[in-house]
Amino acid sequence: MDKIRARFAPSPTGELHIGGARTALFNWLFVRRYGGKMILRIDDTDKQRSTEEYLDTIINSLTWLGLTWDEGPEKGGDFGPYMQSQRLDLYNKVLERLIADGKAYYCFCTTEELEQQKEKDQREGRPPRYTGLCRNLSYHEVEEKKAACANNYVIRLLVPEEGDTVVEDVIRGWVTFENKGLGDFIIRKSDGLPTYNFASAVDDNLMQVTHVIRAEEHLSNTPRQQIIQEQLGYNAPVYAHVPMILAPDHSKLSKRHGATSVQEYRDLGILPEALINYLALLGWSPGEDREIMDIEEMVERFSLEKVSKNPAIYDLQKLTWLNSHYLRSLDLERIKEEAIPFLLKHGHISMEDVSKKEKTIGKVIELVREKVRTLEEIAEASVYFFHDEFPYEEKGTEKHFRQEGARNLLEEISSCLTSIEPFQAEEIKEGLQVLSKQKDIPLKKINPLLRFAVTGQTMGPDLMNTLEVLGKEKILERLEKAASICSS
RNA sequence: GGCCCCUUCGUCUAAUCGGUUAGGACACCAGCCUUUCAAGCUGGCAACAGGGGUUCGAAUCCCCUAGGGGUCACCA
Repeated sequence: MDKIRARFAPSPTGELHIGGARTALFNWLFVRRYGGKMILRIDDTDKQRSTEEYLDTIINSLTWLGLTWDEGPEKGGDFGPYMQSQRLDLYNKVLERLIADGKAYYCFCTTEELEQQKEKDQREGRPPRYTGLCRNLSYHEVEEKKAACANNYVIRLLVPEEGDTVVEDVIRGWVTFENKGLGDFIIRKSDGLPTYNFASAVDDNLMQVTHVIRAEEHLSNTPRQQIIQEQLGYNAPVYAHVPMILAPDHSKLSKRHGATSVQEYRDLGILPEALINYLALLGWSPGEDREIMDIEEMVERFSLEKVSKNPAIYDLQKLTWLNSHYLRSLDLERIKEEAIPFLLKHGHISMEDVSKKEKTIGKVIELVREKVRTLEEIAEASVYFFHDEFPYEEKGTEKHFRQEGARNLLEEISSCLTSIEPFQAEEIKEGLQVLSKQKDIPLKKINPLLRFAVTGQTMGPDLMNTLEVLGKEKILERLEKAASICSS
């Protein structure tokens, strides 16, 4: 087989959606697996909705996920430019050829006329389809109308009414479409830009794309693209239409279902490793019951044939579970780097603290990451490490502070801790054990109270280490404060 | 509505050519461990959409029905 070339072709009309991210992932894995080239092409033929900001966020998201490309805008390559809006000359040349060959024609029908025709078709039980009103205009008629309509015309492809178009899809096999169901569709819009089907078909050929891996919503459009390629004498690429990602209610994923873009998951404190791993599992099975994989293992195992055919419903809980796994198992340095922005955002630390309190920050993250599932939760769960003012949980207050003898015990603990030196986990543990024995109070009673008094929470990371990180001074202050609450 | 795709636990999925107690993971439940549990360990619950065929034998092959999704744009 020739050198494999696959492309990811987002349109910059929104942020990178998780469905798009998975499509990009599958393209990337495929290319890496078989040693091909990855192309990033920007399908920005929708002049109204495309923006540079969206382009930036898409590129940001891809980069954050680690999905790199060999050719693309900025980066360049032998088949550029990689923005469709910069390829208009190319499309126009192809268009001219099609018209000269009588394979495409100008159409001057107005929206109203088309609307009427459509209604009539529906009334009379015909499928609404363009029937070729402008198909047989003479050269003079075309010139006349062109002059009269101020360039407000489109170009349509003359679609054969007989025969079938067969699409080769790696995931679905051979899919047959009847040509008569297609109609003469538009390939250039009145603003002079090509339509998606046309630009896509032309570019896939010009960029020598061998495999088109994209979402299933494009399957029904594929025969159109293939007919364009046929009319142009191109060979069609191999297709792979990956199943859609649906919301829990089986509908198309939308804003009302919560986070749908990569950027939103990032803001929620999801790690790229977790998102990649989760997305890989959605619609693809690596075999041998593998679940947690790094990207290299995915590359080794990936194949389009093992991509499933049915749509997948995304499940936030599994993503979160994977995230908690990576939170715990990745290098602390890595997690630190990712968590610090969240600590800053929550006002736990300042910019100067990042280097000034680096060691403490590292220790806090190391402790807290064992207990939480997202970077956001690291920040939420570490309030008491960074602030002396923190709320006491309701149920804990009830359970610990309203307890008979609570104040007394807190004072005992306080004096016990005062003498511990050095103030480190091991020593603290021993000290508390001694206290437990002397007073004949089980640690099961001492420790939870102590935790609650100094953190305001009934649960949290390892207590001894928490105490060590907090430091004696703070703890003694907090114990005193807690004791005063008990007495009131 | 026409056309196209799809259908295994609640969810993601596995089950080489038809023969499995239909496997794993998340979630859920229970037990254990522990200074806490939101961690860890162990165990449990839970599925072949329905109906016809073909076959000694069907989740697997064929047909029909139902359900879901996509597409039929001067959006991609």
